[in-house]
Amino acid sequence: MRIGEAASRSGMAAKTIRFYEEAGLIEPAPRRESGYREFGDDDVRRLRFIHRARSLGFSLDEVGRLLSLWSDRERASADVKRLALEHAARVEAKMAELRSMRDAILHLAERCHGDDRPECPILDELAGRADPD
Amino acid sequence: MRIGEAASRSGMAAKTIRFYEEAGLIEPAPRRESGYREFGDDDVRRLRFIHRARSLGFSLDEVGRLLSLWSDRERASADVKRLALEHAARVEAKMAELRSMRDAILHLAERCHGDDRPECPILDELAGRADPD
DNA sequence: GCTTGACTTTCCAGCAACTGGAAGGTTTAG
DNA sequence: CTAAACCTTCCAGTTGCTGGAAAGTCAAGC
Repeated sequence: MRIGEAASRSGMAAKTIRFYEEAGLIEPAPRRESGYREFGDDDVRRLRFIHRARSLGFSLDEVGRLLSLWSDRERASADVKRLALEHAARVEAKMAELRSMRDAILHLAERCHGDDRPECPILDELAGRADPD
Repeated sequence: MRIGEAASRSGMAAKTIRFYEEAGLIEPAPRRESGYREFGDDDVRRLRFIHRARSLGFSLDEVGRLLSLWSDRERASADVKRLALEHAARVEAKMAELRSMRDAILHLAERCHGDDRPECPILDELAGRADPD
């Protein structure tokens, strides 16, 4: 099949597939005489794997390592699990960061009247006013 | 003062200040004869404002709008509040996305033995195995 | 046989928000 | 007077794509 079908079957854009090829995440697809890339079912399976891993937030680098592990029959599941747990920890850390941002913003917004007057604790706080809550 | 001091006083790197100038977020600083940028206390205040806004996750674009509002004595606090709440909502949405990623990853990892054997539900799932949990 | 349209190719640019490094000019302390 | 510590500009790289331009390919319809 051509790239368009591989794209729609795997759930990613044709451009993305080319990008992954260029990035070295997947092997360069063989070409027809016309220069068109030719994909098979195994390629689609790999692409779907990548798509799922990406949707879980794994970086391209990590996806590459997951692909290696996937095709390595000698792999230890511990290696996969470690990769997954490390990633989960990073996701968790990012969540905590966002949570504290959100809390700070909402705390500021709560105290802002939000009317047509200019007084605004949000700006005051950003401006560094020492504010005894 | 020169850029290094402005940087350390505002908490950002000198490179970042130059970048903000280039990006149009701040006015180009006046130059000495030597070509060195000259900063004053007001500049540092603005930089600190930017630094705090960035640490709350506002985009450079939003920071620009916050700076405008800050220097606009006619502003309505409602405009500031709306900006803040919209940003908080986006942060919240991102958090939800990360949460579902984390949950999915941990769910997979839980069922992986994580020993030296190759069997791994994480890879199986990424590979698209229909898994009746 | 020819056109039209849907596909494909490559290449280049750009997004966000910096960060690093090279090659050079300036100032200041000792 | 020199060496260190500044500063300058410019260019490249990061992450993960996405958009567009210009051109080639292919199948169907008339």
